[in-house]
Amino acid sequence: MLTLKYITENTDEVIARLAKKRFDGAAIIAQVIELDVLRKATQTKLDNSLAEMNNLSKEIGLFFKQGKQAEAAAAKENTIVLKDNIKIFDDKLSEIEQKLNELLVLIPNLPHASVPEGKHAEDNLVERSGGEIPALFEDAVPHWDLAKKYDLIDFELGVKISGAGFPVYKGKGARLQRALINFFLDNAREAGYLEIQPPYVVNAASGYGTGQLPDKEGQMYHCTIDDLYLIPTAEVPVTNIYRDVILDEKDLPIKNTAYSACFRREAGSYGKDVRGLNRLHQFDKVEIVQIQHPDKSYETLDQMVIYVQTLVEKLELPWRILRLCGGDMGFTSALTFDFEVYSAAQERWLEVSSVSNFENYQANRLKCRFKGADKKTQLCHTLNGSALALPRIVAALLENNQTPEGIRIPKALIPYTGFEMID
RNA sequence: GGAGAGGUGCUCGAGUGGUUGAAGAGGUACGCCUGGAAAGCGUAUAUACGGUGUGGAAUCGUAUCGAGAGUUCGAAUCUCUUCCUCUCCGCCA
Repeated sequence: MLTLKYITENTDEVIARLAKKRFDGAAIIAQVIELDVLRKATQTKLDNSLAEMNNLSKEIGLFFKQGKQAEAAAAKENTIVLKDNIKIFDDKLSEIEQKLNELLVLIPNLPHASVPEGKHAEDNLVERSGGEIPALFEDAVPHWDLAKKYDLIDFELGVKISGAGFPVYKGKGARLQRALINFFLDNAREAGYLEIQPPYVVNAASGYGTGQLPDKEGQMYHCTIDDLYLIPTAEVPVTNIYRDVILDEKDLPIKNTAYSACFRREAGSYGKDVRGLNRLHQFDKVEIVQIQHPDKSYETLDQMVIYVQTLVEKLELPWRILRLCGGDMGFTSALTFDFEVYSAAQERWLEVSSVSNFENYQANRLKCRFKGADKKTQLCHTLNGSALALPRIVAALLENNQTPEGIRIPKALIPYTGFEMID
């Protein structure tokens, strides 16, 4: 969430910038500021009462020590009213703080100055692109047909076992998955990321820390018996490693990578673009996460984008990078670049990665701070990106590399798959 | 799942109702000492919010001894709830 301090000190600027995200913040921010004034006044009253109480208690203790029972009893009388006041102020303060928090959580992150204006995905800017869109032979088919033809992925079997959106990978299909995961993890390690194996279920505090809760409550699978959530991305457990942590400035940037299965309910997105691997309830992804000094986070964002670019290039896929517009960006992000690869048989671009700088928005919730040489603690900046999400990469790989003789595996991947063709 | 023990600051570790934000030790930082280093000596070493205030100096107040609630004039210390850790038993990959 945004820091209270920033909102109160830059009110007009905040409202203006939120407009780019198509968020009308005027009313809610007015409420926040009003509550903040009330909060300060209430805390001052509470603190004064508590201080008085502490003094009285010390006095009473002294009276008892000196055997002055009468004086002690008299002083006790004075605490009665004070005690009532403390209770009133304390309750009021808690109530104000809770309300304030409820409001702050509703305000999205501020978009970076470079975020383009716009409402929809069509307004995103193509930053740059590369690779070649292949010319397919006449009988080329989409990946779901290829998956069937070569017995790589069984969607119907997944329906039987679990439901729609839970495919079963088989044979070279399964091996291709494993190869991609290892390929991505090895590349990340070589780029300086520490490999992490996180839990796949998290508690509510973690969901809250990275912003999935309460905003996207319905998008996560929830195990109600234990009140745990299946992770929608490794970002959640990995970033929460640094919840309530004060890092040493020397340790920045923190670079972590993790493979995980990802679980998403995708409520409300049935019907469109869900064919084959395009949208699943369970999928595999390798994530990269960085925690960085505020002065360096945009430099880091660029490096992460370039890193992801090297991956799609090694996989010989036609790619493009989009700078997301204000209306299409995520709630918690300040600047996001999406990666898309072209899926030649479907003849459409598929999103395979999203790389974002959250600035201190997540860190403020997480209480992830660092302390530098000046002994001051301040919030870190957090960044993350997919590197990469598997299903759509697989879709594009299958479709783009199909030949009448079989499906060609890109050179960089062959050491990982152990085979050159799917036939 | 059954029985017991415990959760204190960066770490270890005292502390069972009254200046305890918290002894002591270690670690770390700075200073002194030294040709340099070690040892030794000295000093410092949490976070959040609020008040006064300046160049984001400083200073005062409040809270925090796993978390939440309670008893009391007063709780790290007593009671309850809850989470977690450890030991033993059972069960299982």
